[in-house]
Amino acid sequence: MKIDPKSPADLSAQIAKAIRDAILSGDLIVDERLPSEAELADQFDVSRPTVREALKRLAAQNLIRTQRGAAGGAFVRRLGYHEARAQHITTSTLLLSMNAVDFDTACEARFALERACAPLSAERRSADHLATMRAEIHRQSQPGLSDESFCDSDVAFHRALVDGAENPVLSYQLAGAVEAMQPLMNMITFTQRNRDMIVGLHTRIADAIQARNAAAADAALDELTAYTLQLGNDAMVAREKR
Amino acid sequence: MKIDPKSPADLSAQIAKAIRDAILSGDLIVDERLPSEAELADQFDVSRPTVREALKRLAAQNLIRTQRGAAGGAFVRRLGYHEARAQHITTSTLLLSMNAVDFDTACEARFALERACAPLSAERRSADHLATMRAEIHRQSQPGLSDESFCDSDVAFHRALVDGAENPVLSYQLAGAVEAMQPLMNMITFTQRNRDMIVGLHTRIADAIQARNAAAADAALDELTAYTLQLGNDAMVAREKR
DNA sequence: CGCAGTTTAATTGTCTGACATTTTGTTGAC
DNA sequence: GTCAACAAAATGTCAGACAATTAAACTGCG
Repeated sequence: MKIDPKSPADLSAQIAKAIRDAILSGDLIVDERLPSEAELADQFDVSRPTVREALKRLAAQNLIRTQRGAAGGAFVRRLGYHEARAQHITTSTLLLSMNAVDFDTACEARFALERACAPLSAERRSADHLATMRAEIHRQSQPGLSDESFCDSDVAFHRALVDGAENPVLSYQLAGAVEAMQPLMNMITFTQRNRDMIVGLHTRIADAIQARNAAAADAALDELTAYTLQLGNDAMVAREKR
Repeated sequence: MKIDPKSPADLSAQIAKAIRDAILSGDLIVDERLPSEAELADQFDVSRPTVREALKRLAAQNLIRTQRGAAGGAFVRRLGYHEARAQHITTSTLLLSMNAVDFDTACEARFALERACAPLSAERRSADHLATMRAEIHRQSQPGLSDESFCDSDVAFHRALVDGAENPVLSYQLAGAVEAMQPLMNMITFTQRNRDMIVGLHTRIADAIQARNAAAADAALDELTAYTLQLGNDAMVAREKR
């Protein structure tokens, strides 16, 4: 762990970077204990509050966890799929909402990636994944469902489709594209006719996955892509008219 | 912005969460100025260092930026593609390295996603993207190139391929899959024969993209996937023998 | 009245020192 | 030998102060 020169300001950022680099480069192993705040303050020649701010930065990135008490301190944290996924979704959602990404771009990205999963999912899906897909289709068919709940179910359906590929890296990467779309999808008002159409396409996808027919799944996803794009554009037009 | 109960500990985390939620929910707009640290300390009924730790957490997530001086303070930050990309790559790299993801899984995910981009890239690629791809192929062909530089160039080539789809959301999502693979790829020793083979496949991909031939690009990527998987498995076997 | 230079005030960055809280380890009594 | 009380170590929090920086207000001169 190295020092920092008398560069102008933001000592805490420099210290955080030094420690982060040590973790990234493997100098610090998972579950390894960092020196105490007092020791770090001594090493970097700064005060304890400054060290603390640096540690909080790292804690915010899920790189360390802290524990109070005698044998306490800061420990390098194992970044699990769950936390990484949550972080990825948060970042993706913010990115989309803060940059006024148009519906077409986000939609295109989402379905392009999903179609990459479909063949793998058709090959490997378990009965569990299939059951989840069927259950969500059933939920989507229920009358009186709010638009928001319909979107929730839509996301759950597609998550099951992606998870069916049994590749955690793929699930992690896709989470950002699928879940971050939800706020955009929530701007759409789904008529009963829209819902019937989507449920029909979902059923075709589930059937194809069940039959391990990658080509059929791809075709249904292609239609769903086009239909979703159309719905999004209709919503945009209606929005501008208002 | 609401208060926090007398819950036991980690006031700074609670405050950070409160402010983060305010940003996520849209209560705080981009470039809006937060109250000063002293005011926040007053509102939340904590001391200024505690507020500062909370703000550092948010700064680490690129949610705010701080500025010194009279009209200074903390401002809600627009999350740009560049920062989001960097964050995503860091998280993905850590996720792979800390969870001992096997080469096959990561490789499968990467190429599945890349193949999703290829058709779009074939359709939309600019002369610039094509020139970058050709330049990287040329770099990869040079003798005496270190394995590390070869990998660098490989990543640059694939980045150009993905960027060719002209979809920033896609580029962002793919960055995690492509760049995070680099540490794994760096464990492979590339013989001259390996490199010739890869350069050949890259050339086929570039040719297909130039000709706007999606099917040919897909076929070449398919071969590259298989070849990369084989190289990775060979490296694993060699590693275990040692 | 207008503009340039200076002053001033607000705000973050950092330090010092202290106390509270929590957990662990040790020691002493039985 | 076992258990309980105490001491130690570490983080969490607070209070007050000073330094650094920057924008705005003010002042003086033309």
